[in-house]
Parts: sequence; structure tokens; C-alpha cells
Amino acid sequence: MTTADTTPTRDFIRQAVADDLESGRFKPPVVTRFPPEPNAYLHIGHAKAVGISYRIAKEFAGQFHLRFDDTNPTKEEQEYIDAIKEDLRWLGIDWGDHEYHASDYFDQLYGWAIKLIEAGKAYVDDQTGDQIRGGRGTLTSPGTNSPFRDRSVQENLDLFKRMKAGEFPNGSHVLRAKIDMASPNLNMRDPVMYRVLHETHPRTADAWCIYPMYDYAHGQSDSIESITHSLCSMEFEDHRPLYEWFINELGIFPTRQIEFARGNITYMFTSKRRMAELIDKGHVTGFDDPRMPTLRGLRRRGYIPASIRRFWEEAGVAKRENNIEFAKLESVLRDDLNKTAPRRMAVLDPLKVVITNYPDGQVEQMDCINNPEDPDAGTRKVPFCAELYIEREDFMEDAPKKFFRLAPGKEVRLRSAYWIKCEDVIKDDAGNIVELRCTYDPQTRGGSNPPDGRKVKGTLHWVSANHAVDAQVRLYEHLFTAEDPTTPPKGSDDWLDNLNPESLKVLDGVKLEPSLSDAQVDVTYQFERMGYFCLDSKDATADAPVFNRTITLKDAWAKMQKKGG
RNA sequence: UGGCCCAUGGUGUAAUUGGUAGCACGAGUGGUUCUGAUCCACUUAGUCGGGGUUCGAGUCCCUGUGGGCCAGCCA
Repeated sequence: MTTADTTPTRDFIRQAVADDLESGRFKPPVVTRFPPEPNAYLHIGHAKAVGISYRIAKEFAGQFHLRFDDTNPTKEEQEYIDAIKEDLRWLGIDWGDHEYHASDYFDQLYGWAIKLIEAGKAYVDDQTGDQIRGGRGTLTSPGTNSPFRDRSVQENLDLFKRMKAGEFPNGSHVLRAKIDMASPNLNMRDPVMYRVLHETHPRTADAWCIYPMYDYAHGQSDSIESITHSLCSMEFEDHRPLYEWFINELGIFPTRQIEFARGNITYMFTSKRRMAELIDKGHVTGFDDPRMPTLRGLRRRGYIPASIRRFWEEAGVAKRENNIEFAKLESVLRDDLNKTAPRRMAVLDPLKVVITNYPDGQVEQMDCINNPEDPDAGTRKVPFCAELYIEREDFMEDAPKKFFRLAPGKEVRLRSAYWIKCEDVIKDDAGNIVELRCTYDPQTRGGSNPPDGRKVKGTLHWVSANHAVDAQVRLYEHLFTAEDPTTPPKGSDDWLDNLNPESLKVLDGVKLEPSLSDAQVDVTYQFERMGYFCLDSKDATADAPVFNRTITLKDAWAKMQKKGG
């Protein structure tokens, strides 16, 4: 479909996978996985991570697994498991029947822990959290051994079994790997493997009261599933030695972990904590607010999944810190939408136009092209009569020479309809323009050029006043005015001072062409000359349609005006 | 007085693994157009500094500088 689809670039990960196949380090199939923790909604950053693993599995004719990393029941809920699956399906990710849960492996993990205890590689520590922290040392100084480090295997076995049996309260005991308290890598300073958590788990309910830590669960889960390449973000680089330590000590399938940099995007953020703050303080309506960086938010906003996928594919993968311009996302979105979005006409800020020489009471059904980029999209009928609405900004009383739209005495084309000429401007007592009187040229039906060779520069969209459907339209812009929203502006210590007060503008009394009353959720339309819009999946009703602006069209005229001052 | 990772136009990312620095976005100019959209053409601008190895270095080595990550019983 796109260049990126047919000729994937050989980034360092794909290169490594190819090398591993060639060297025989791994036999096919290549197996990858996406391991979300079910404690939050997926956001655009997750789309990068899934995309990488998913596509690599596809490109190497391998397998892709979805695995929920559900090892901490204090934070995880079934609601998120369901939401994550829904969002992934929307994104176009198909994991077949390869859905797994770290909790599926609790028995196996427990067995391996016993094995490590028996091998003298793990011990039960009775210290408090503070004591353990204190013993860990600092970045620049080594830690000290726990006083419980040299317990006998028998005693460790007994204690660990009693931990599992529920004899101890939360925080009283942990199982630790016996590695090296002086390691320069803090992850190797006797990391905690299990903690006591008397908590109901969304899947295992009350079967367990001890739960494995990420470091003890992740590598082994990968190994159990024969994941060949476990792709994760850079912050896990320091964990790789520990990941490999467990795999080596256990002598199990040696998954290779490879780290890549997360993708940052200007004007966006992905922290769950910050999302919650925005919701709590009422700056957005929820995790699915169309301004949110969540997949649900983007979906409700009208983003299409193909664009999100392609955006990340074109952005590429590397290990360095990055900050991708939001404009890149917009460019991909616009490109996809331009090719696929059905065109419609809607007048956001209506100005009444009366065509004085058009037969009274006559209605014509004009043929309008649904998508000039796609002949198969066909045409539709749009009613035309003597009373219309045009966009208020498409008329100027004192128009500069570069203004191609309507002005007193000037002629323009109404898209797919007729050419009209402005003959008169009607104002109210306050001097506001309330109506335009125009004449039309019957020889320009369908918008075609008249036989006399007259030229016209502007083409306007319009809606029949007698047939229009009223709607609310929500205009969205960046939620933040700063490229890096999380850094407070100068002189402030609150990142919320970066909020864009204009991120949402609500327009009521918008006039839609009648066909839009059949608008479908999850279809993004182009309102010609105005941008891309979609029906709001939450607030729209049959009687009161609500549309969200996904993104504007590029606007050379606005740019020119801005430059001209 | 730690460890690990990273450094290519404004942004993101390539470079046949030591052999012509390319692509995309952005920005700019012109053309086309029944969307001031799309499309087309052209222009713009880069290997962090200093050494070294080599016939040849973005690529290898040393060093400096800059940036990121790590001290949860989170993932």
C-alpha cells in the first residue's frame, strides 16, 4: 500500500532478528510479544511498541503474542484488560489465539523460585522495605548484605512456603535473588522476586497472596512462550543482565531482549498520572476526550488506525532520544484521510444567501462527487434552492485583491451547483451583515464554466437553508501550546500553565447537508474546504448530531494572511 | 565520586557494514485545480568538537562535550 508497507527499512532491530536467524541463534519462527500491564488505557506511545513487535513478527513470517503483564493486583483491573483488547483490535492488531497472561504462569514461576532457593540462589528476607532500601546502597556506593542472606535452604523453603500459605502480612517478607550487593547495576543487588500481597487478582482471584515482581516474571514469561525477541523500551536496558541471569540459572529458553527508544511527539505527553490530573481538574472530560493521547481519544477524535500505524512506521526505530514533530503525524493523517474520507458540505458559521432570480419554490438535486481521489466512491444528491447558507468568512465587504471569495459585485462558483454574483448586502440595525442577495447563472449548472468564457477564482461550499440539518461542531486544537507540555513555562512551576485555552471551541447551529444525518461513527468525513470531521461516538444523538473536528485542511490562504500581518 | 546507553539538515530516520550522505516531514518558489485541499516541479539545509588508524571514516579506536536511564516490596 505505502512504501513503508512494501519496503520496510532495516532498522537495528530487524537487522538483529535477521542476524539471529542467519547465525542460527534462533530457529524460525520468530516470536514477538506486546506485554501491557492492565492498569491503564493504551496511548499513542503504546501503538509504537505494538507496531514494532507486530510487524516484525509479520515480516519474518513469525508469531505475535499479546500478553498481559498482570503481576501486581493492587493496580490492575479487568476493565483495562477489556479496554486494551478493544483498542488493539481497533488499531488492527490480530493476535489470533495467542492471548496470554503472566498470571497463567504463577505456578511455574513458583516452582522455579523453589528451584532457585534449593540451589542457594534465593533467600527470604525479613527486613522492612526501608531496611532493604537502606541496604541497597546508592548509585555510587555498594550495598550491604542482608542479615538474612545466609539462611539455610531448609529455612528459606519453609519461610517461602509459609509466605505462599498466607501466614505473613503484607510487607513482612520478600523472596530475593542472591546475586551481588556490590554490583554497579542496582538491579543486580539481590532484587526482590516475590512480595506478599493479600489482594484479589482479576484472574487468579484469591489463589495467591504472593506475587512475582516484573523482573522475576517477565523474562520467564517470554521464555515459556518461546519468544525469540523481546522488544522493549530503553529504560529496561539495565534490567537485561537480570533478565538473562534468571534465564541462565533456570536453564530455560533464552529469549533475546532488545531495547529501543520510546517515541516522543511534540505537543503530546503520555504519562498516565498527567492524564488523570487533567481529568481530575476538569480540563478534559475523560480518558476518551478527543484531545487525549489515548487510543480511545484519538479514535473519538476521528484519527484512523492506518495513519497511526503508518506514522510510527515512517518515524522508524532507533535508540536515541527523539521528539517527532506533531506535523509529521498530521501529514500522515491528512494523506490517508484525503484518499479515503467521503466529502460532504457543512457550513460552520452560516451566512444566509438568497438567490433572487432562482425560481420560487424550486429544488434541484445536484450531483456531488463523494471523493475526487476515489472514482469508486461515486456521487450523491445534494438539494439546492433559492435560500442557502455559505460560510461567513467566505464573504468580505471590502475585499483585498487576493481575496478569491464572494464580495459585492463579485462572482464565485458554488461547488457542484451554480455560479452566483453578489448584488446586495443586507444588514441589521447594528450594521451586521445578515443576508446576501445574489443572482445565479443558469448556464453554469453543476458548477461548469459558462459558454462566454468567464472565469472565476473562488469555489465555495454551501448548504440549502431549507434542507439543512442543525448540528453542534467541536473544534479541537492542541491541548497544549508548548512543544514540551510537561515542562512548565518560564516563571511557572505548573505544567498546566501550558494548557491551550482554545483547545476546544463549541459551535452550535452548524448547517449540514442532509445526507450527514446518516453519518456513521468511526467514519471520518471531509467537510469540504473546512477539514475532517467525525460523528462524536458519545454525545451525538439522532436529533442532535455532534461532530468533532479531527484535523483542519492545510490552509494556504490563512497562512498568507498571517504572514501579511 | 558508580554503571549502562545515545549523538547524521529545523524534526524523524537511512547509508550496500570502511567506498557518491539518501528518504520523509517542515520551510520556500512556481505550476495545475470546480476544495486557497490534493497533485506536480524546483529550492533550502546535515555527519557534535579534537586527535588517531586507513589509499579512503558518518561508519573503527582514543578523548572531550552534550543528552537519556538506574537507588519501588511499580511495570
